[in-house]
Amino acid sequence: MAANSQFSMAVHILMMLARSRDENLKSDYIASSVNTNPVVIRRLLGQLGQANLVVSQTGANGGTRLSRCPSEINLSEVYKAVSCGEVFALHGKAPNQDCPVGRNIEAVLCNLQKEIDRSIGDKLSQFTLESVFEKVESLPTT
Amino acid sequence: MAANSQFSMAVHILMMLARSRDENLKSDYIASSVNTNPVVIRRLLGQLGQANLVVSQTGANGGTRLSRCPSEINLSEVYKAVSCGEVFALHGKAPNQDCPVGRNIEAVLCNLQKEIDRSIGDKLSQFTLESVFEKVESLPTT
DNA sequence: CATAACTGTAACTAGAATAGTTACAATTTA
DNA sequence: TAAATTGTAACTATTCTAGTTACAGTTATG
Repeated sequence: MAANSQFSMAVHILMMLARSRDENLKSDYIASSVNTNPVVIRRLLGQLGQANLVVSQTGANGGTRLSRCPSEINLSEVYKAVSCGEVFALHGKAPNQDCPVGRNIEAVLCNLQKEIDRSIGDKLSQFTLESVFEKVESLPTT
Repeated sequence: MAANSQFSMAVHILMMLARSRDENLKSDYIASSVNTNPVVIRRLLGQLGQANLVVSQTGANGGTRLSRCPSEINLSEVYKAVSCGEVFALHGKAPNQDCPVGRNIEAVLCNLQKEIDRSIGDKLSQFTLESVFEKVESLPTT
């Protein structure tokens, strides 16, 4: 399990919360839908909470709910919240600084990285939780 | 070193080849600029060759050169050639199929994945090797 | 034609990242 | 006070990447 599925799990979690409206959901309950351990869910909810997308309550009868209406949260916010790195990594070791290409390539790639990130953000911001929820609900439930 | 830097290394390699014009470059020489092992370079050249972006010659005085002019290769082709996976991974374990959300979320996420991939491809196709090379060359060489 | 210089590729290692797991302190309801 | 729940630290198993060694196959050239 080295591939990063945090964004997928985060969206799944948020769909569960969108469906439950104002009711608090427990991490155990969400975990049983995502099919993982409740701690994995609580870790993600922590990140989503720091991004002000959800609100959690500790203690008996606690749980988590959306901080806003599903139409007011978009996937770009979710993507940023779970911070799953960049599309591609820069060089692990620094290139040879004595080479004209090696000396400058990192700066160029870094700018490119930022441009692509912007593209992804733009695309993701077109989807609200509400619009994604509609797709999930409208699928032919086999 | 778990982050995937193949795209970065591939672009670095192609910049070296763009700079050398028609002359064959050895994997050893490229490796010394990228600051890695020649085998790592040859593996990447293999993928770039399969995508018809470069041509290699075995044997003494062999090496690799671009298969086309730098203005006729764009970064989208490079990205596809090194196939560095998707922006985000789908669920590792399949979600709970007894849950209305778990049952449908994967299909929705999969479509989303494809849309984002298209966005990245569109953005990357705006950059030719030539245009990237100009940026590398124009940077203030400290 | 023999040799040296290359590429191509298989096999292995080391290190890092993810998700999963256990355990437990802190908080809150009832 | 007891039970339920989150928050979080610590550890493990799995998987990925890059790096490395080794060597077979290919080709130019003296």
